[in-house]
Amino acid sequence: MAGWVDRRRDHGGIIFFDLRDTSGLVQVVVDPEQLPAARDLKMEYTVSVAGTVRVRPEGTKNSEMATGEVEVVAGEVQVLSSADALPFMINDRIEIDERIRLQYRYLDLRRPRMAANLRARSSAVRAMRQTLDDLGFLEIETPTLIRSTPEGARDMLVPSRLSKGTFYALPQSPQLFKQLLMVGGVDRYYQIARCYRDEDLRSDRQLEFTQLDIEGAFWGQEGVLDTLEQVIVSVVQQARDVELSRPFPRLTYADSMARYGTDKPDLRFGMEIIDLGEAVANSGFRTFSGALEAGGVVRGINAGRLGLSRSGLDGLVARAQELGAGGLVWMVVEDDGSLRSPVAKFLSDLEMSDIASRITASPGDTLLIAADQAKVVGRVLGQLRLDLGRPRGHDDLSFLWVVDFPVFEETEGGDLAPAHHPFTSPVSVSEMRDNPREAVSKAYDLVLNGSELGSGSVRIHDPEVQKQVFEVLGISDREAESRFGWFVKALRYGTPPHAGFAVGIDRLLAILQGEQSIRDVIPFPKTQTGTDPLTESPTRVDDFQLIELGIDLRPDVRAALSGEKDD
RNA sequence: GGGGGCGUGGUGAAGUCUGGAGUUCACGCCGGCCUGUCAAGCCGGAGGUCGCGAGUUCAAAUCUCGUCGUCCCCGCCA
Repeated sequence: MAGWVDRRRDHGGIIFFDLRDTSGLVQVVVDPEQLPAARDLKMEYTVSVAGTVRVRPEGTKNSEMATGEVEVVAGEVQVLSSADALPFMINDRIEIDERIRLQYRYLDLRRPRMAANLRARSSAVRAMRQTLDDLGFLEIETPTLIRSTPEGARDMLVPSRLSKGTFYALPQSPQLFKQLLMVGGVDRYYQIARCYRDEDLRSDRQLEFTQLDIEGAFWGQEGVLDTLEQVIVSVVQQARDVELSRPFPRLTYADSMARYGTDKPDLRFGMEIIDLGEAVANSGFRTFSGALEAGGVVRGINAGRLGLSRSGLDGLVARAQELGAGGLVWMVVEDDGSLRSPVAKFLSDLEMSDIASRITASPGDTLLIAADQAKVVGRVLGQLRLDLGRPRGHDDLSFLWVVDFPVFEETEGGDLAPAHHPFTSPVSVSEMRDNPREAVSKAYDLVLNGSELGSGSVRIHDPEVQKQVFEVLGISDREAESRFGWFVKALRYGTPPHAGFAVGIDRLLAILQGEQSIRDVIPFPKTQTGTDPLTESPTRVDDFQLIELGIDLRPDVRAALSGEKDD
């Protein structure tokens, strides 16, 4: 056997050490009289051991250890390589500063938790490939040096040496290429695709990330969702040994926003948002009636038995205000069913009992009610719902589809902005044109435990429709021609109706592995400032490299850099 | 672009609020003892520019300002 020395227990006359390899640990027993070199073994030396496996003597078995029934009596131990004193210990017992972990990622990856994440990721991807291969999909690669199409996220740019002054972009997704594959007669495509978006990082966002990208021709939403469900079921079977039931639940976007205040609801718990408008429509309490008259809503959640003190309740009000609400009304249900609240005196008995019955209040429950524009109320109650009800880890898995996304989203300023990419098929072009705020597109998201795992849509396959969509999205003919002319042209040569999806593999694995950050399921991630402490990228490059590319740094950038130490 | 948390021997923490000698704990490291441990145990030892720079003060890990790094979040992510 060969592996790493995990821990050593030297008793003088007898030495034990745990030998670790990718499959786990086993205890090795050494008689130092026979093998004096064993006295010099230290943590993380790599060694090979020849010896006899035997059942441990009675009374020395270790039930905590998978291999605790047996041990290896070493006949020979050979040191394959030694190891310096470690910057941190290879175990899961303490949380080491993440910068140090990344700086010594090769050691961090030896920790059982990280090693398990790597293995889980590998088997998840294998399950994806297996399922899609069985369904007749082709795995096809698309280029990573592509044309920049300044839409959506910021592109990562790569300067061209052969055409100085011009740039490739790294793909934000294989979107247009997979659609070209459909035109090209590939009717079932998938790819484990690396994607790049030059935006600020978060615990669930990296500059580069990996998607399971799929697309199919002569099918629509139902075909896509059915296929994706089979893939997810298979991955979860692998990762959790759990058989998910199908089909996954579905919510429309409108329902999701109304009931959960978000387009990615966490359905592991209830605490739904309930509309109370009818209960307080004619209320003398101006906060409620005024909001309704202004076209807003009055909605609430039953947060259950919080048992909060007055200051705890005030904390919720402060939290609501921080989220943009003017205020928050709390009510606590007394044993006799009456409501205790600072605003009780403004509400009639009928109004209060109506509220209590609509929100199905029981004694001890805390009710939280907000009155404002629907968007604000949704955001505030949706977030309070998560604050108060969200389970800690990810022991349960709650997948769902959110369907019927709108074509446009309203920005904070009240403007309309496209909710998806401009190749998404609207349900009706005329509806999109005439009633843009209500128009629905054939777009859908996959949500797991309150996280958006991915999205997809039925694509536009008619070049005329595509033209009209550009127009409605405010992209002029000339602009559309120069940016996407090459693509729209392709649609003119007999394009099959097609639809697809992309699943964020990093996010899926993070949740399946119970990790807070996707960095823990990515072997070599970047820090929040986009740097890699191990290789110290990104770095400056030699001037001649820039010259070769026809690039000069801006004077202000150069000045800022010369203030730093040269590399 | 903005808000917040953190930064103390190699690692993890306590000390910071309320200034008074680099003080403490666990792991690791070095040396010694030890034949059934498994986070082995016991004895001894080394190891720190309290991220960095200014300021306040008789005195700063501790207070103030700036700065760097990192994490979380808002913006951003079609």
